[in-house]
Order: sequence, then structure tokens, then C-alpha cells
Amino acid sequence: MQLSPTEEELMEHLWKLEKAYMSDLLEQYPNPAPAPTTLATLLKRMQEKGFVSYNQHGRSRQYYPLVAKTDYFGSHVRGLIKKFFNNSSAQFASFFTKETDLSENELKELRAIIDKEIERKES
Amino acid sequence: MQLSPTEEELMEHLWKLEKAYMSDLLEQYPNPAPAPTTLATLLKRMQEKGFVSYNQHGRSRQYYPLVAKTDYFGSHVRGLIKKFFNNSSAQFASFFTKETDLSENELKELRAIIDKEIERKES
DNA sequence: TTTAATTTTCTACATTTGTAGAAACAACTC
DNA sequence: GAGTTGTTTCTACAAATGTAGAAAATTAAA
Repeated sequence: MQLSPTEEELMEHLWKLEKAYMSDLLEQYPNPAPAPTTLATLLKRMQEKGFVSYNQHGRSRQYYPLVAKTDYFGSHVRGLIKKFFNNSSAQFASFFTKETDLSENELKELRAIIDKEIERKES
Repeated sequence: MQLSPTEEELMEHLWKLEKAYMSDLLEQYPNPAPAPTTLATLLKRMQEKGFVSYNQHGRSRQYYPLVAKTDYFGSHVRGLIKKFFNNSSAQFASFFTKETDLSENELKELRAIIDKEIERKES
């Protein structure tokens, strides 16, 4: 099961904090922050979905992510590529490069990264 | 309002066909195809959300997308980038290049595209 | 040790989503 | 022109989501 948008937002905070108590999470929200019970509900659902766990720590729980952000993100991108680009990463990359408005410098950085990757593959 | 996953799937078919009657859409689904009433409900909701319109054409309607696939896709990618990469396209691109397992050839193609883009920017 | 604050669980409820039957309607077929 | 068929609308309902109060539990504080 996937995370819902609201759950995802909470997950973002958790990824950022790495470990967090309820109060830490609440602090992450701009006003008006959701009710603590709302977060509690979300956390419980996220546990059921297997994305979050916790250590009982004194009075309360220290929550932490069970899924790495890069993994989560990666599977999302793969999903997009599959859905919209017939599973062709290259087609996606091309589209991305044209449509996303990268600056000249960003493009050059990107080229450098790609060069490095190509080298890595060659060896 | 966004499209739900099921609506998105239907939208894919519509993008592919460009214009489609109910029967055309039904054909796109592998067995077991959803009930025609199911598609009708989805189409109606998608109209309300502003993604689809139609021309009354004889007995029935010829549906068509109001939103281009590239636009829709683009806003998704932008959403991902915003959510996961602090709005930095370059950071995203770097991640993408490393994590998505592009072949050497794909990487070279991508580099060619980027070179072309850089040229375009320079002029 | 009574009280106040924090956290969790339970319950609840409106909205959205996934799915489709029943019924109405239009139009093609005999 | 009566029946069959494809399409749409209306209605329905279960599951998921967004949101949070009431109440229980726990602990820190006074």
C-alpha cells in the first residue's frame, strides 16, 4: 500500500529528522498545525502500511522511517517513467532535460555527472 | 483537484487515442474490463475536475483530454522535485542519473541532448 | 500525591475513490 | 414501430483519507 499525500508530508518530516517524537513532528508544521491526534492517526496508519516504526522511549515513542527516502523516491520515479514513458528511462531523461528549465550551469553540472557515470560503466 | 490513480489510467488511454467513444475506451482495457458504468462515472468525475470534455456526436459522446500529457506529466515531475529535492531540478537530475540504471548508450544519448540544450542556451 | 501536560487509543464523521446495478434514453435493426 | 443494444445518469455502497474530539494512560511538576 502506498502513502497518501498527507502521510507523505509527514514522512518527509520524519526523513528529515531521522528520529522524532510526537512533539518534534508537530513542530515541523507551520501554523495552523494539525491536531496531535491527527498526527497520531497518521502515524498509526503508516505503521500498518510498514513505513514507520518506533522505539518506546520513556513516556512516549521515538518514531523512525522504515523506508529510505531514496528508495521511496526511486520507486516513484520508476512509476512515473513506467506510466508515462513506456518504461524508457532514456525517453524520460530526454523529456526531463527539455521541459524542466535547467540553467546552463545546471546543465553543465549534469553533463559532468553523466560523464562520470559513463566512465564508471566503461570500466 | 488531481486525478486519482484509476482516473489517471483512463486518462492515459484517452491521451493515446486523442478522441474516443465509450466503446473505444472499453477496448483499451485488458480482461476483465471494468463495467461501462464504471468508466462513465470516472469520465464524469474527470469532467468535473476539468481534465476531460466531449463533443456530442450522434448517439453518444466523443471524449477528449483538456490537459496535454506533457503538461500533466511536467507538473508531476515538478511536484516530485519540489517535494523531494527542495525544488532543485539539478539535484534531482543528479539523483536520477545515478539511481536510475541507464545503460551506457542511454547515457550517451542523454549527454547529446544536454549538449544540444546547452548550445541552445548559449545562443 | 494531586495536578497539569503529553501522548496514545478509540471512535467518529465528512469526503474521495473504486466499482457497479437499475433505470432512462437514444438510435439502429427488422 | 417494437425490440435490441450502447450510453448515460442516478443511486449506492465499501474502502481509504483527512481531520479531530473524548477518554485513557503516563509522567513531569508543584
